[in-house]
This record gives sequence, C-alpha cells and structure tokens, in this order.
Amino acid sequence: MSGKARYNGKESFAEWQKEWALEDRYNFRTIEDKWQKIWDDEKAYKVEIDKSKEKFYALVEFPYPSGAGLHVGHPRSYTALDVIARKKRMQGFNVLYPMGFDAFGLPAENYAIKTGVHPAVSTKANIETFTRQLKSLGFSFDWDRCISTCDPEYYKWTQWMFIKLFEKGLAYKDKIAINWCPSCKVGLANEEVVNGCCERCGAQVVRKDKEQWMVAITKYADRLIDDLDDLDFIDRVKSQQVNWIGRSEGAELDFELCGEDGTALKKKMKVFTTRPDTAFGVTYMVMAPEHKLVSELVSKFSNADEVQAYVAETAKKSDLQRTMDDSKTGVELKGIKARNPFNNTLIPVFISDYVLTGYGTGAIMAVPAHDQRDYDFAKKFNLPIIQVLEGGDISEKAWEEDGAHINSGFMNGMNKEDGMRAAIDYATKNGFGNSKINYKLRDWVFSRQRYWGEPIPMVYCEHCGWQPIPESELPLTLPEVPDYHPNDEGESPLSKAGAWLETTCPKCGGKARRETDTMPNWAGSSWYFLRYCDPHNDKEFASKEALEYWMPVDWYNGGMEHTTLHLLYSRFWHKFLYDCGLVPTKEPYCKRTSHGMILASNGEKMSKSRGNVVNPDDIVAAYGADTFRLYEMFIGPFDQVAMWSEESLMGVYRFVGKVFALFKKVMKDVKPSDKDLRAMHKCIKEVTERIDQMKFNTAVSALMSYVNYLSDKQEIAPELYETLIKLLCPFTPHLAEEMWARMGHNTLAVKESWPQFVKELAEDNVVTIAVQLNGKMRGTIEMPKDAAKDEVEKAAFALENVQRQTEGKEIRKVIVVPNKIVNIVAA
RNA sequence: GCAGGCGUGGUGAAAUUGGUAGACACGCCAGACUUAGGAUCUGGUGGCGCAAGCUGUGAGAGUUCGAGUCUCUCCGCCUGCACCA
Repeated sequence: MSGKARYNGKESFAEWQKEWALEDRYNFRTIEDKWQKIWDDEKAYKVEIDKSKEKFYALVEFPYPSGAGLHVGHPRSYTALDVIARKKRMQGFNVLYPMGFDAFGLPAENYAIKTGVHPAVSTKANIETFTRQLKSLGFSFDWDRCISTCDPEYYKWTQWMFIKLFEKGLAYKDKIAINWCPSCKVGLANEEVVNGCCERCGAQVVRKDKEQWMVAITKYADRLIDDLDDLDFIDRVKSQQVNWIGRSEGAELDFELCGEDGTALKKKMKVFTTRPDTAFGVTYMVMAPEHKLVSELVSKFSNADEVQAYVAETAKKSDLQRTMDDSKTGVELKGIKARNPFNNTLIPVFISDYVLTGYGTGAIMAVPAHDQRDYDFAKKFNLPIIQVLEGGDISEKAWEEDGAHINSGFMNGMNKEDGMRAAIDYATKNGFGNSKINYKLRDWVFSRQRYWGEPIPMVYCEHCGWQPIPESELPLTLPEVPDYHPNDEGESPLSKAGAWLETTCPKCGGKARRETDTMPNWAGSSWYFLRYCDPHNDKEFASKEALEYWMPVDWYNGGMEHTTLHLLYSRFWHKFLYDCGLVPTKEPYCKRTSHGMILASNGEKMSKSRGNVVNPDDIVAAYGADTFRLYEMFIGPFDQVAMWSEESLMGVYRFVGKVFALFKKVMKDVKPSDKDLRAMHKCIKEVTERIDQMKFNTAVSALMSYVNYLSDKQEIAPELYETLIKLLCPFTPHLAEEMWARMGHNTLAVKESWPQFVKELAEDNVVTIAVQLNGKMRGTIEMPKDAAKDEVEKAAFALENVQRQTEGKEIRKVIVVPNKIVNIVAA
C-alpha cells in the first residue's frame, strides 16, 4: 500500500485530517473517488487460496452485457451479496466474490446484422461500460478473476465439456420443431415471434423440423429432484424446479388401430396415462397433429383433406398458444378406430392441438368423465362420457377427485391404488402395456443457427459419422463470415465460413465437414462459477486444488426467471462433471436465494420504449454510490418486486448525511452509558441477524433507529460511533472508510472485524406487557424482564381500566404469556 | 391453460413466526430557525369520535383465550412456460 494514496498527497495523516476538519459538508464525490482508488491500488478485494481460513464463496448471476448498460435491477442482487460478502470478510472468512460477463447472445448478433459491427467489437465496448458502472458502485469483486464467456480461453473449456457430453452419449442429434419464417428464411427465437408472426417482416411463422444437437438432461431428472432435499434453496425455487421436471408415475398402454369394420391395421397407438385405472371410461383417443401415425395412415382416412388442413393449421401455433387456448378444436380420423384393450370396444380417434408431441407419447386415451380438458372436447364433439369413479356429478363438469371404481369390470369397487395396480398387472400380463415414469422435462435443445455463440466442436464424416475434434485443436475459434444472416435453408451464418468448413475426420483422416451450429447461451453460464476458482489456468478448466478449496458455492443469488432454465441446466452440467470425476461436489450451490425485480415508479417494467428507465450513472452522479446501494437495500423486501422512488431515495440520502454530520458530536473522552450500550448491542444484533436472513430493509431500519438515538445525544462516545461505522461498512463502504479514517485510524475499515453483541445487553431489561380483556387491548404494564407470573397478573388487575371493566364479572381464565401479554377472560 | 408467488395507512413497508397491527422511511399538517438549502430541528399523522370508546390487514367462513399470521372457499394482481438472457 502506498502512503501517498492513503493520505491523498499529504505527508502525514494528521495533516490530511486537518484538511478534512474544514470540510463539513458530505461530499460523496470526493469520498467515493478517493476510496475506490485506494481499494484498487491496494487490491483490497483480491483473494487467494488460504487454507488457514474458512472460505466463503458468494456468487451473483453474471450479467449479459447489453448495449443499454447496467439496469438499476442489477445492483439489487450485487449489493445484497456484496453486503453479505463484506460482512463475512469482516467476520474472518476468506471470501471469493467474483464477477464476469455472459457475453454471447442474440442482441449482439442482431446489432451486427443491422450495423455490420462485429459482435466481438460491440460486446467488448459493452463490457467496458458495464465494468466502469460496476466499479463506480464500489462492489468488492475480485476483478482479477473477471471472465467472459466469449473469450476463446474460456469457451475452449465449454467446448471441451460438450465433447465429454458427446463421449458419454449425452449429446445426440434429433429432429425438433423450430419457428420458421418462410419469408425471411430464418429460424426465429420465441422472442422474435410476435402473435405468431415474424417480428421483422410480419409473415406467418410456421413450425419446421430441423436436426438439432440435443443434450439428455432427462437422464438426470430423478437426481435433479431428489438432491434438492439436502440443499438450502428457498422453497419456491425448489417447488418450481420439481414442477418443471414434472415427474409422474403411470403406464404406457398400446391401443390397436383398425378399420371402421374392426379389421386390424397392424398399427399400435401408444399412450402415456397417469390413470390407467380409468381405462374403462375411455371413449375416444387423441393424437397430436404432428404424430407420425397421422402421416403413415393418411391413405386410410376418408377425410384426408380435412385432416391435412388441420395439421397445417396447427403448424402455425406454438405449444404455449396451444395449451393456453380454451376452445378445443380437432378432427376425427374417419376410417379408423382404436380398440380399447380392456373391454374390446371400438372407439373413435381424433387429432387435436391440445395434445402436444413433446410430452409423453404425443397421444392420449381420453377419459372425459374425469378430466376437464377431455370433458370439454367430448361435449363439443358429442362423444359419450362414461363415469368410472364414484362420487361426483358429471352432468356439468368432469369429476377430478377420487372415488371407488364403477363400470370398470375387474376393477369395480377398488380404490385408486388397487385399481392402478390391477390395471397395470392386467396390461402387463396381456402384453399391451407396462408401468412407466414420465417427465414434463424435455431434453435440452443445444443447437442455435446463429453466429455469436460457441462453435460446436464436431465434424461430420461420410464414413465415421459425427466425430468430436481432438482436444489439441481447442478452442475451435469462431471464424470470420461475410455476413451474419443465416443462409436460405436457415443454416447458421457459419455455413458461409468457406475454407473453415472443410476439415479432415479425426478418426479416418478422410474428408469431413464442420458443424455450423453454435451453442445456446446456457452453455457458457452452466459452469462459469467453476472458472472463477482458477480463471487463468491454461491447462485445465480449473485446478483440482482450487475446486476443492472453493467449491461448492456457499450462497448464490439470482432472478426467479432463471429457476427452471439456467439453474437447472447448471445443476445438471455440474452433476455430469461430478460423474466424470472432474468436480468434487455433486451439487454446485449450497444456498440459492432470489431477488425481486425493480419496476418503474408507476409499477411498470422499465424499458426503453416506455421511456421510464432509470440510469444508475445518473443516480451515482446525483447522490453517490453509497446512497444508491443503501437505497436498494432499503427499497423493500429483497425477494419481492419493488418500485423505484426518487423520494424514498432522498430519505436515504438524508440518513447518510446524518451519519456524516454525527461525527461532529463524537467526543474523545465521553464514556457510553448503560442505555447507550443497550442501544448499541441491540443494533449490532439486529443488523447481524437481518443481513443473514436477507432482511436488508429492516437491517437498514435498525441502523436508522440507532442513528436517531445517537442524534438525540449532545455528545457521543467514540465506541458508539465506531460500531455504527462498522455496521454500515457493508452497505456504505466509502462513507464507512472515510469516517473510520476521520476517527484517526490508518487501517482500512473494510478489513476491520465485525462487531459482536452481548446477548444480555441486546435485550431490554424492562418489558412492556399488553393487557387484554377477552382478547381486546385494555392497556399496558411495564415490568422487569422475566417477572413472576403472579406479579404480572397482579399488575394487570391493578390497571384502572381493567378494574372498571371487570367489575361484577366472573373471571374465568387468565392467560399470561411471559414478557408479552396478559389476557383476562371474563363474562 | 399449467406452475410459482403476492394482496396491511395517502405511499414503500414492519410485525420477535399465533401474542400491543402500522416499527423505519416517504408524503402531509403545525411550529422553530436562517449561511434560503435537494436545508435542518421539534411535535403530530390508519379511519370514525369532543371523549370514553368503536373500528381496522383483498372478500367471506372456520379453529383459538387471542388470527395480518393457521384451515377452507372466492376475488384481484404479478412472474415463468423451454431459441431473450
């Protein structure tokens, strides 16, 4: 550390202090610039492995460096974990709190298409802006560990891990429907489809099958559910992940298809059902319009034209539109029937878009009496409804509760459990079905026909099929391309990369062609927390030593919107690496919390188009980083949405100014009174506990109450003020540093130790007890803490109000809750 | 549609997890002060009422000595839905 920087060019600390004494206005600009520079010069937040200390790994979701710059929502999460990281550091932990950039993505590419600016150029500029903005807020990131997913030294390892997935059979190619704009001839992201039309040209978007790289996350479905048990994730994250994976137990059953007259077509229609026991109530069957049996059997349909028209119509709808639509549509496949294997009846077969190809087998047996969607469909198409579970009235709606089986042959009288078992046994014995576990979770579509992403390190050889490129050729860097549009077949812009495409097969040495698809954003963000542990390693993605010291992440905070995608993908990815013996823990994150969004003052989302965006730069310029940080912590409950309010921010600004001004009342020789110490210890206790619980808003309230208490005093003992500085340090580090120095210290406040509270002093020795009569408040009594029950009761009855209102009444019961309440029940 | 969440003064909210509803702020009202500042300080501020008191946590019911908190029904709002990240 350089004395020059510390004393701002002055020879001695005393000289510098003298200069301050003249300045009694809170000048955040000078203070913040000064301390940011000192922290930077001294690398105050640089962290290394130190086995003598307990580690703490705090992580926030790294941002996508958009052209719009930092949003006021970003610092909510970053400040929160900065507060936690700083407190942990003061408590003696070796804290890793890193930051980086999730830098590949669609917006940079669209910007390139529009302007011709290479995504690497615009991304670099955006990262610089973000870095400047983040640094202006005084976060305690170890900037030496900053990473970017678009850096070849980083994505080398993303590609390396993909090859591992391929080698273990978890990456494969499959046909998947994409959004296709027939006019632009491009595949569109969901976000680029507006009301079923192309965002750029307005043409009707259709679904089109395309070969894509897939990753078999479903193979990990059970472990992704089961291992949640041992994790400290907030409940709504856990339940949302469990529901997203959507495990359900049931059966797969085969229904024979036949002609109208019952002649077998030698085709089976496989369905998944969670209620095979209701099979006697099946009155029709439904396939998704894309189901392959539809095209295979098209010659058998007497209404083939109608069927094909419906299939074409369905291609225009997304899965989301299909499930959201209430009105059931569909077409009967005239000319064929299905045979119910349980009772041999022939039933009609339909196609309808309420059945999706992606879930189960893409076909269902419909039980209209006991499923509302089937019921609606049956009513619309005048299909029979047969009740097989006792209990409800099915004249108006489906009966979706349980009941004993009726009209169900061998299952009659059985409950759900027995019925399920009997139905599956029957199906197994007769060879038309078996029990089956199904998931809503689908395998991960890993291909993008885009430029600005990691190239998929695979080559295709006529003889050997798909082969990964040798490790020595990694990273496979993005080639330059003449333009960033996909080609007319919708192939990635990389298909125009000329000579880059041609290579040799790593297996047979023959001619081979490179994969032109790139990876999705989620790839790079699936393992970035591992790279932070050892970001400059060029031999491995991170050393074993670094991983064993730093992993797992102790506390990970991020948005709810990432719960089902990023958070699940990265848990899966990590488990895969664990299975390969590459990481020491089976889960990446011990604790996961989530912050609420910050909305504009009118409750709307902040957006450029609405013109209600608050730029963090303006706030820092007008009020300073400390006020900004403290306001974001005070704005409301951390896990809920909050509305931006410059008036509330002003209140916080006043508070910060008050803390600054309070310094003048600090007198060297004043000793704290017992009451002072109680106030101080209470504040330490509340701030300490509330930070751990992420109740930042009430932690700030506690600080405000303490400052109000100190403000009422004429003279303040140094101990009281220094404790305040330390407690404020995680929230307003610049101010804390400044006041710490003004108190005459030449150490850094951020490296001081966190104050401890004495339990006895943090609690009041006199308590106010509420006195109720029949549950209604009638007054309060002051009692020493833990006073005897009968003493409390006596004092309660002594209240004038109580005497008056109990006069002539019978006292039936007196409830005394120690230190809290006395309730007298009288009549 | 499915899934998760939220609902308390004029506003943001708090409530030791079943025990004094509205802490801490914003705003507002009244007053003080003057280096006229984005001031600062003091007092007040859920509603009705002169008061005693009554009433009050989206609506309705229930459990309890006691419910913002637990249970059920209903209403409203927000978020996500797999190629935005």
